[in-house]
Amino acid sequence: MRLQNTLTGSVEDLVPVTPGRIGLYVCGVTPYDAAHVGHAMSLMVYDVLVRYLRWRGLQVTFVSNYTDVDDKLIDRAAQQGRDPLELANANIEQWEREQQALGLILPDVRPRVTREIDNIIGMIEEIVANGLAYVTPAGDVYYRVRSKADYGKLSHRNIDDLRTGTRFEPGDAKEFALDFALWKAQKPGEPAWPSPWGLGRPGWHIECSAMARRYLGERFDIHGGGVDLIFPHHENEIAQAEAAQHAPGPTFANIWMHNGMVQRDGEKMSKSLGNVVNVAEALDRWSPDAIRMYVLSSKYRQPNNLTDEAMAAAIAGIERLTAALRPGPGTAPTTIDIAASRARFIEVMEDDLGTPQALATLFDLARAINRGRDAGEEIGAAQATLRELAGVLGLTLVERATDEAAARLDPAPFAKLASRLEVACSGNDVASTIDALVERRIAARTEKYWALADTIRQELDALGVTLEDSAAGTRWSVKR
RNA sequence: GGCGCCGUAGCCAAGUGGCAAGGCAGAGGUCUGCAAAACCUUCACCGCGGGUUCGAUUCCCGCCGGCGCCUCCA
Repeated sequence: MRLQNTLTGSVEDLVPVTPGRIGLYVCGVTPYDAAHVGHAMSLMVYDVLVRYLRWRGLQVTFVSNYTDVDDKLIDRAAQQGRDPLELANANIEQWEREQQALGLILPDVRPRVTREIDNIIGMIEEIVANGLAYVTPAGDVYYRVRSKADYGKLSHRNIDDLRTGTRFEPGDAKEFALDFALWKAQKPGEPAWPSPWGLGRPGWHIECSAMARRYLGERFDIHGGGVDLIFPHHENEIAQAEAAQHAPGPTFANIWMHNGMVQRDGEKMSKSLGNVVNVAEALDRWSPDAIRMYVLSSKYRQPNNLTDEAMAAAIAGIERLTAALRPGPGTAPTTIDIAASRARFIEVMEDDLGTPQALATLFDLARAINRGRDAGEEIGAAQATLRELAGVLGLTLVERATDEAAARLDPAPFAKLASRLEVACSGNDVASTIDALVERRIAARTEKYWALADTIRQELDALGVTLEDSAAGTRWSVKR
């Protein structure tokens, strides 16, 4: 497989450090608030990567952290009069429930800063011992950015090009404005842990370096995250990891993978802009498959503009793929080239996770299946392949449960319709009411009483229920 | 100001130095008692201006427009 490496700027072969195994580290969230669609998209990209690699037979260790001690978290907790760690726990629990609802694979290891303090302190000590960090009288520890000439190699910038004068406030204790905290001395009221430098807590970037090294080793395969993390977060992670390095040679992640941002109305979705869509809201409006279809329909590195139109297209696309899995009675030998679909799917996925093209192969296969069904061919094997490949992308392609969808409709108009047509109504059970109406219509059709049959169809359609007649009977579904 | 990304049909979105995937929407047709679904057909010369080339949407330069990072951020 080839992946674009931010570090080198080129697409490179993924050559496992340990044959047959892949270590993947992805920066997780700072749980000071509910997760939003951007977080979901990010994790979904790596979820697909993991699914694909495992499908190809590699043993993947997927690590993603929670930064559960941080300035923002402390501020937010203070505003709400809560304990910061309790706030973090609550948000993590919610986010993990949402990850499962979204069909995301939970990372194998989900370390938290607050449970890794010793590990982090150990790494800071190594950096200090190597002379690449310094301790201030107040008990802060700073990484000395100027101590390594190649600082900036990931984000491809020079220290001197950064707008340090206008944007950074050089602290009194810092030697240089860009130096960043490895350890922050405790301020009143803040959570703190004992360390060789006194009470305090880890700085923002060190946790990822320490946890990645602990769970994946000093050198591992892939480090992922949003493009907004390239600088300074990932740049600093590299600096720290190399500053604490034991063995000579290349260190830390071989490939740096970065996903684009989800945008809303053409702008980055972020809390400061007030344009976020929370995961909870998204799940309320759209199915996990539709959200995934939307995310995977563009290249992972590109920004993805979340619009109602885009989601409508994603929903329709999912329905198309799902419908292709409906059984066909045919028995004639099929001409569908399953092997070609599979090969094409692998080819595009191997090429830097080409999910848009992978989806195209799924749609092509779906068309072939539908054509085969119409031609009376045996399509079971092709459908199994479609299901399998969709599964590699994390798509479930399950028919929406009609009862569940119906339960979200207002029962009143259905009861009214049933009463008008003198059909027994089951009170608030919309699904049963629809079933009864459909039964009445089937009877009407049998009698060739088309006027009533059409009335029932049209009235239900107006209420958001679509009927489909076929040899197998009448199926109904709730429009989205 | 520095670094980087993007500009492809009504919308979303891939892609390649040699007649531009896929999805949604639209149009016509087949099927259907009528529909729906499905199938068939149809729908772009790739922001603008130069250059390189036998040939550029694809490479180079400039311009215009949009976005991201440089501060917390998936």
